[in-house]
Amino acid sequence: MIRKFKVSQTSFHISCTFLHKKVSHFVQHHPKNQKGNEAVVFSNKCFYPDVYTCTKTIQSYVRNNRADDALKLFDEMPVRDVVTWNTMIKGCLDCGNVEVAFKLFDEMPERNVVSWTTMVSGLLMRGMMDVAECLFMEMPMKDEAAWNSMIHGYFINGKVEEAVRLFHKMPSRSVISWTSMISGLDQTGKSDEALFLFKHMLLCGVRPTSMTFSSVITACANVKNLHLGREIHGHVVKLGYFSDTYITAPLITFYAHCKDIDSCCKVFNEKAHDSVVVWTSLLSGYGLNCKHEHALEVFSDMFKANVLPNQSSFTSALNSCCELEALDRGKEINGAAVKLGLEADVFVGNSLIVLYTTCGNINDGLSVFKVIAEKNIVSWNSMIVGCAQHGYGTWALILFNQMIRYEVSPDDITFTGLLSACSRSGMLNKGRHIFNFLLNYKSVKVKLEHYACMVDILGRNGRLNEAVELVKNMPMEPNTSLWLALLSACKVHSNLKLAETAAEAIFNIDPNCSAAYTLLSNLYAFAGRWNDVSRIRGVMKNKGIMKEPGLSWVNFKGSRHEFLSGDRSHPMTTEIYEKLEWIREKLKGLGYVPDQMFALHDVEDEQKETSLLYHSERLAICFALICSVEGSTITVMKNLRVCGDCHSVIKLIAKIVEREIVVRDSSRFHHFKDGFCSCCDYW
DNA sequence: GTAGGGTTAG
Repeated sequence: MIRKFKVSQTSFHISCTFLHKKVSHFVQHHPKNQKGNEAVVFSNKCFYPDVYTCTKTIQSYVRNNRADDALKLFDEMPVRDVVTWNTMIKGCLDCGNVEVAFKLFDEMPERNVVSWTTMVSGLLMRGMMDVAECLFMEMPMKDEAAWNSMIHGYFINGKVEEAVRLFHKMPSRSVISWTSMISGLDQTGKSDEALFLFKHMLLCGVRPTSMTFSSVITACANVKNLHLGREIHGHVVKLGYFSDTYITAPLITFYAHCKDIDSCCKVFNEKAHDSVVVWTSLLSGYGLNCKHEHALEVFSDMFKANVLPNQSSFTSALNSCCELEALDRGKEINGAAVKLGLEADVFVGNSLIVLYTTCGNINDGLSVFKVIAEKNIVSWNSMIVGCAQHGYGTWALILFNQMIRYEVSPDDITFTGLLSACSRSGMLNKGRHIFNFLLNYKSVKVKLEHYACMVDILGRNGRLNEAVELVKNMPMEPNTSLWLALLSACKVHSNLKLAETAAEAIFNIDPNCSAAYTLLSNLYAFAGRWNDVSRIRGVMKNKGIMKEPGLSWVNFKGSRHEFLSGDRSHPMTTEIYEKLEWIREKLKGLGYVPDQMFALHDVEDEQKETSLLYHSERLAICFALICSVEGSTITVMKNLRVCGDCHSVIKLIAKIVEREIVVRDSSRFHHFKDGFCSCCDYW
């Protein structure tokens, strides 16, 4: 009887009768190796197949994450050669068992250049630069592969200069050395230099391989070099590399970066693809070009083509949902991720946090955050920024304390999130504490936006003099955003003198800053200085500076329903205005009197809307009340900040209809419930 | 026949 056991690419015909006679415990397991073939485990102490077969089995074990079985077989083998030792060392390094790899490397009777290179590469992959460098220095002989390993390792550890130095120092260079350099430079943000080196390589007469072209096309994408990219495209077609997924995917990405979506489709449609990477290239290509509906169509088509999306596909699709504010579709995709076992994936999770928090659903964002198995800095930052957007300052600080306990190092984005959380929650002392912590935290460089946040915190809390002192003493030049934070604070605390100084500083940087003109005009209006109001409006008119019209919208059943102030264009206008009238009566019953200041004096932040009653957000809320399920939370988006009167009215509406109303304005989220708003009237 | 070096989407 002949049974056929396939090991790696080779087929073995083993006589089972023969083996059964000599081996007491024969086949225990049949681990699948990468090729899907079967390997056989021999653990008998009397007989072992030849060294070659055992070595292949060790390799299969390692590829199936069964390092312990690999080590057991290795220990039991009566005879090993240098290849067996090297295979076992590589297996230990791949599984992260550096200690055992070192032990084997020390114990092995005879080392060759492969043993040394295996150790060096493995250590470099694990970021152990110093040890790898020492071993590389100690190598008794170095061939080209050894030099190439070290160059690649320097790049993956961000040591660009060292990689370049070694490349020039190495005795001879092959196309692999050149390709390592090109991809390494590209991946460390030096795509221009990568392309320069590619041209130099051609001048040196080195023939590129498909791998070289793959990296070169990616570099062309990163620098948006349409001319060179097209030229390379022509070459790869002539050379027959076109069906190579390592060529197709970067080509699609290249055309997407160059905003040539037609060419993306053309490349994609050349043949049927079963590569998830190629599909994801197209999906993200549409996203890059703001064609998010198309992106989501590609995501659906993947399933129809029996190509299962992976974490990258989900990340791109969820990003498109976020851009479309398509919460319902995002939830469906979340469900698909759960079905595919990607629920705890950090990349998918991070995208979901951003989606949920951006669409007003902070609690779902937090649920996703909790499920992520290995949270990274992006997870923590996304959650902290999400809390900041919703004004959940205390939560943001709790998360910060947790991340410190988990020994995750905060970065500049963490501190921007924390400071804006303090600002939006009115937490003056906590904000000061965080800012001082940042000033003394050596690992993060303090940026302009951190100062802008601190100016905002101080300004909102009426500490205008302190804010001015901070601006005077900061180590960099303030920008318009920072001055606008101060100007806004001047408006809240009616400090016209300082406002004029801030506005002047803004106009020196940006003479057409619409927001500054509007804020200043509103300040003059509050002070009753109508001549100055007219003067500012005159300047704006002469300069052709337009105020952005107030626009609110509701996403309902996959469509976006937009409303301008006093809008009557929506098909449900009659019902909306009836609802509005119903609310007006109810408000009257509660004794509500409109604050005419908001209507008469153009005091709304950026925009005067003709009548308080018909402000865009009120129309959007009425539409949402009519269309949504009774009792459910409704979410409304607005491009400008909610005006003070609308803010008071929405609090009452939430109480009247006994529902939570979430409003995302240009500043933050407001959660209205039971007559209160989560911003505590501080926004 | 087995071991070490370069490539794609996010």
